Amino acid sequence: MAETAAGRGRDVRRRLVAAARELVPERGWSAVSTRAVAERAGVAPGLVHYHFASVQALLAEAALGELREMVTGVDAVLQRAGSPEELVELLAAEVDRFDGTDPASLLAVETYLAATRDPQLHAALTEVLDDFRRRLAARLADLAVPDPEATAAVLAAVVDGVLLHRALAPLPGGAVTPVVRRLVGTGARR
Amino acid sequence: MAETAAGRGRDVRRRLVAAARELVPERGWSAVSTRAVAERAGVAPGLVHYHFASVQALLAEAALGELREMVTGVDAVLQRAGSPEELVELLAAEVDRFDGTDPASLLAVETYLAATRDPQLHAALTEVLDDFRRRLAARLADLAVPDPEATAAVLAAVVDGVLLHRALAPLPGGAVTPVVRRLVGTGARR
DNA sequence: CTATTGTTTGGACAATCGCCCAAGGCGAAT
DNA sequence: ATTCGCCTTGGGCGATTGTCCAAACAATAG
Repeated sequence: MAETAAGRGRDVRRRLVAAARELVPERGWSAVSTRAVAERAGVAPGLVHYHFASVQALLAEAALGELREMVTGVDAVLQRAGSPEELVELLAAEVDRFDGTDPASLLAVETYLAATRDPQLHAALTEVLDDFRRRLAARLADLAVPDPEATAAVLAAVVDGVLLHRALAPLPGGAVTPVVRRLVGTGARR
Repeated sequence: MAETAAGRGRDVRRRLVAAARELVPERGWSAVSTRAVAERAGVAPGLVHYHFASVQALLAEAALGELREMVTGVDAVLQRAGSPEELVELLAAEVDRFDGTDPASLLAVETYLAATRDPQLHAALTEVLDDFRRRLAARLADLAVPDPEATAAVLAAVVDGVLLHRALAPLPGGAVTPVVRRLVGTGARR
């Protein structure tokens, strides 16, 4: 094991990021403290400000990293769609992996809110969302869905909206898919 | 007027609620402090815990009150719809009154998140959302939209999702309405 | 005028916060 | 063997937190 000092340092840094990803959903962005992250990561409190400029910087790095991973993950799955209907199916299946109260969903929403109070985070998060919209629009265009950009933007909003609402009251079982399928319907009447 | 002690007490209570409604969007739910609310309301710090059992209780009362008002307000507007298309038009116009970074939108999302950490708040907020879904489903049923309950649930999710995303990146101008209109299309192919 | 009731004040309390830093540990290079 | 550089420790700093409370206050009732 490369027991070099720099190597151990990288490991501690990773553990701090992982701890932050757990604690933001649990306690809320602004309630995550230096000492709590350190304890969760199993390291001394002082290490947080050695590896990161501030708690805010740690949370931002942790959250943006996870969200970027989610975007590329979902996009990879959607590549398999051969028709608009199948795309909705695949997207619904992805969304079904979360119930709105899971750490990933909560982390996303917490980051949205934190971004309204932090211009730097806002800019970075906007880029992630734009990336997701672009990828989704590309899939829709491949499948000849009309108005791919606008449909992608609304579809992305539906994903987060559904997660947000499902955390409060479960959506009628399997109700989302058929409704959303109308949204990408190629034969939409105007 | 009516300079009775109880009257002044009610007034202070109202001012505290109003202050809380301003501060939650500004600072985030868990970052609203006893002293900050008191200062914004122009009263002494001790008054918060005289009129409310805890800061949490004050925030919950303030948030739930505003959200309930929003639901009845939107529902009243939607009563005027004479067709599914017009309903989407009216709903879009309502949503356009907010841009996702306004106090009302942020208060809603903040409350969603706070509810995941407070069972009492969760139950109360679930009731508000259920009420909104029921009212919306009733409007849809009036207008002969197929599958009113499921469509209402998705439509409600779209509203919050659009607000959430618009706070980050503006949705292509007027892009939402035509896409969502497909969602309530009466002639949807299955 | 006195008693009662409800409201208000401003500070005390212990706990926690973000951030900082002097001091020590330890492998790598010389 | 000594120096160097990075990582780590644990506690100190002033500021802020939620909650509580003894005392002052005002207005009504007897």
